[in-house]
Amino acid sequence: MDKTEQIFKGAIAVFIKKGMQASTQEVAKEAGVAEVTLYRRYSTKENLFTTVLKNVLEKKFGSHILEIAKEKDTELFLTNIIEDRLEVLVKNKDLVRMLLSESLRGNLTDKINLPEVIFSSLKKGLESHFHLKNQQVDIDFCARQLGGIFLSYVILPNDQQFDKLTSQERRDLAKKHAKSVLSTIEEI
Amino acid sequence: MDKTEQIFKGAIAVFIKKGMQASTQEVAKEAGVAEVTLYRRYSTKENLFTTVLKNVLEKKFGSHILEIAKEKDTELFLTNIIEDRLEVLVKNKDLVRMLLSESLRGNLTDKINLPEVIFSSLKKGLESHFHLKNQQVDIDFCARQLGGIFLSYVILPNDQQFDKLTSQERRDLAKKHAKSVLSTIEEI
DNA sequence: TATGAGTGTTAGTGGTAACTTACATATTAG
DNA sequence: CTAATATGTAAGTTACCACTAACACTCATA
Repeated sequence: MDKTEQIFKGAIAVFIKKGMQASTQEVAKEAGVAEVTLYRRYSTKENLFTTVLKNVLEKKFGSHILEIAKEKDTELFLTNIIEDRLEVLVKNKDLVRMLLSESLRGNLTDKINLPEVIFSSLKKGLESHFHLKNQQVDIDFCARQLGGIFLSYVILPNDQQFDKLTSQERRDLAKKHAKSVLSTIEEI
Repeated sequence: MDKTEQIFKGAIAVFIKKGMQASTQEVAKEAGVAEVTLYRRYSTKENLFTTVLKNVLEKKFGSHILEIAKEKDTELFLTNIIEDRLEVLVKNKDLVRMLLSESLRGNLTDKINLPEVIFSSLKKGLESHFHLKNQQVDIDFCARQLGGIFLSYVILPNDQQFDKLTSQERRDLAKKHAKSVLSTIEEI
């Protein structure tokens, strides 16, 4: 019965399907709320969009990367992070794709700009990990590699669905990717 | 003075900026042509869009990947392909980003769907290369890695501009990525 | 010269969408 | 019970846009 929750749920559902192109009418209908209520609360569609999305991002994509970064074994650390993020991203694939699409179009604030968010969070994690190990590494290159892996599973055609792998298979996959990333690091 | 060329150039310019959301009015203005001319020639905006984009894709992204695939040394082959495609993609970054955005929204035909096009073309190249070498490799995994690299340079924030690297630096970068991909292959 | 194809101009149609206004109703707090 | 606050309904405003119709103009070719 909480209107706010109703609105958020309806808005997310509609926005995932249509992005910012969705009309406030559709959102109102899906949320079971009068259109004018949306405007009274959020003033503009854009504000509704960013408000809702900021909220969702924190809930669904909040990461404990700095915890994971404490793992001393780099291969293990990479495997964990890949496994963790890949799962979240693929589980929310439609949402992620919508955010990427809007981001590429350039009408997203920094707070909900997924490439921005992912990349900077990865960099922080990597910095933390290698700082602890007192190891000098090209953080940008490394973060880019990881980001590329994630993007590839969200954007490229995907026949052998990641969703349908057993958790062991996922772990193996993550490990394989981790080794690939690792191979560009060890030379120090 | 060729109207067709005028229209194509104007349309591309506008579509790159705004995607399919661009209005036919804008296109007409940019092309220096009456709006109705667009409709007389292409019937619908969608048809104009796909016609123009199909044309551009062939011109700018046409690849000789099967030639490159003849290189026997896998590391060299990978380096060449990465260098080659990365250059094309980054040079046409705005176009690529627009196409990715539209593709993620799901309103693109197969012919101009960039992830589709890139992925299948990569797979063909890899298949050809490893077939020649009589080597069995997980093509999908490998193509995904390559695709991820490309996507990362187009989508992730990019401070140390790829554009501004010397050709030697680019080659080194491509080589580094190639080695990373290679490291997941050699185990056979 | 006449014909036809391609183009421009102008106006218009029908639809949609963001956002507003005015008023009525419901809900809640003091 | 009352007053403030949140909500719904319905109608409207303004702007944009895909697409069409009507008519006049240019120009090449037969």
